[in-house]
Amino acid sequence: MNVTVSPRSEKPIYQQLYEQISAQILRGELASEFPLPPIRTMAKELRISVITVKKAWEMLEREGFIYSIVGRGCFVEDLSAAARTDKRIEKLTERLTKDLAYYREMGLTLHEIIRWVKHVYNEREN
Amino acid sequence: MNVTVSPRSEKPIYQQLYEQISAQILRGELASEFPLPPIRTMAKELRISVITVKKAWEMLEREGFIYSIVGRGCFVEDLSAAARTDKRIEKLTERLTKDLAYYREMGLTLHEIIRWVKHVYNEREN
Amino acid sequence: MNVTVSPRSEKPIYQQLYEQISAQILRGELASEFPLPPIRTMAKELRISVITVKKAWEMLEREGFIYSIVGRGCFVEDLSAAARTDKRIEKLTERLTKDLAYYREMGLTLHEIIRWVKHVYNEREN
Amino acid sequence: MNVTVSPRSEKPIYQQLYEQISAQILRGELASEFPLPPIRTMAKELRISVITVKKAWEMLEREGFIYSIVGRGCFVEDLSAAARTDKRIEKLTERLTKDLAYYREMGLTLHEIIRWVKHVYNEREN
DNA sequence: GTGGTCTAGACCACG
DNA sequence: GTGGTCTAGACCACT
Repeated sequence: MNVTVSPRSEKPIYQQLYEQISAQILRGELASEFPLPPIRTMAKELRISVITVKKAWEMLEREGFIYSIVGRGCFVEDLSAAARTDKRIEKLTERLTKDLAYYREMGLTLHEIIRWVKHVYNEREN
Repeated sequence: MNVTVSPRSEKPIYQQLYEQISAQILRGELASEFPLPPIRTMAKELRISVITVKKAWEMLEREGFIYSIVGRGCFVEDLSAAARTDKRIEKLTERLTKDLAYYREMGLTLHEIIRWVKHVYNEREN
Repeated sequence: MNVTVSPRSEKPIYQQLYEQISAQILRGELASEFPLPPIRTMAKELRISVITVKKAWEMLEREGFIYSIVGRGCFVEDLSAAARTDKRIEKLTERLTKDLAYYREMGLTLHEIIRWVKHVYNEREN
Repeated sequence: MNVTVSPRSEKPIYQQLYEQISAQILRGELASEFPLPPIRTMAKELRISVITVKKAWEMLEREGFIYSIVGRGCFVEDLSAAARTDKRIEKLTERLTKDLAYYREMGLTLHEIIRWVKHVYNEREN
């Protein structure tokens, strides 16, 4: 459960949690049935409110990433590889559509976009 | 002055205004010294509050896109082509850095990112 | 948080707030992470509008003096001594450049300016 | 009548005019009885409104720098050297008092202020 | 007419 | 409780 949150970010804390954990599940790093830490434990570790953790867990459950059993805790949903891929595609397409709209608003052609992606990608590498 | 805003968007209205107008200036569609519509006129046309427009205008002025003269109005700043390019690069790099971080969090390699960009780009075309 | 504002001053109220608080931070009187009073509390104390306080807080945030966390409050930015000095130098130079231009327009030489500074400075002392 | 105005300045245009002309009179560059240009001429030359020029002229008359004769125009007041000095001292003291208050708010001592004045003064020289 | 400032008060998301 | 957004409407200085 390698997660980190920054209270100073513009993103709400619960969303930071949601994004990181859902990404880990989609990448297959968190296996099926893996038990998430209790919300109180998680809250203490990250020094945030229990309510905030609960909000993230609820979001994960609503989106089908985890399921909860009263009195037992929360566990990673049993997703088939196909289901994981579907979810990933859905999220990627949604995000990419917005991003491309922005790049085009900045007057970039497809060719230029790709050139920029390569450029910034390699910059980060260093 | 082709701008549209949606109050239902997740983005604040003033930011929608800021982004559209700054993009038009960066693309060179709004020439130097071009007079922006008075904030009251703009507000009426878009059916939003004067203050919301003013906030967008203030952002544009702060970022060096326009300048205002009390009693006269607001005008597009006299940007050299080089300055425009600099601003564009700055904004693009900032945005791309965030976007690439997300794609990598989703487990994509550079090669896959480019494939996706091409794919979604062409989807939109149709 | 020793601040006072005068609605009768020629300076906007929000700017009076900005100048006083930023000066206190630059002098090191307000330590890092110090929590500023909530804008509503501040507004009540100074008997001004919440929005006016907010405008000052926004300026402070934009200039890197404070940061805000929704639901938590606003806090003094963690500035190194070097950063504080840099900001001070920048502000001082900017102001002094204007002031000296005025004195020269009044026909003063460097020597005379210094004599005047000493004179008026000591006057105030008494 | 060497005057220049900038509509983009934060200072009102009429005040820019007032400050430049009053300074020239105080420095003795504009002799007594010197006829100021007609407001319409001045307005055309500077490409500003007649009303704005009139406002500046009124301010100069109110402060005793010029006098006007209907049908003839405006002329520089007959100021003795002593009177000129008095006015200069008054303006300088008023301005310096504000400036010093600012420098002290920034935490400067008299010694430091003088050092800064010398430093910035010489910077401008180059 | 223009933009600049300030007001009172509403609703929202976040924690 | 916090800050963030948006509203309607007032008054001012400048041109």
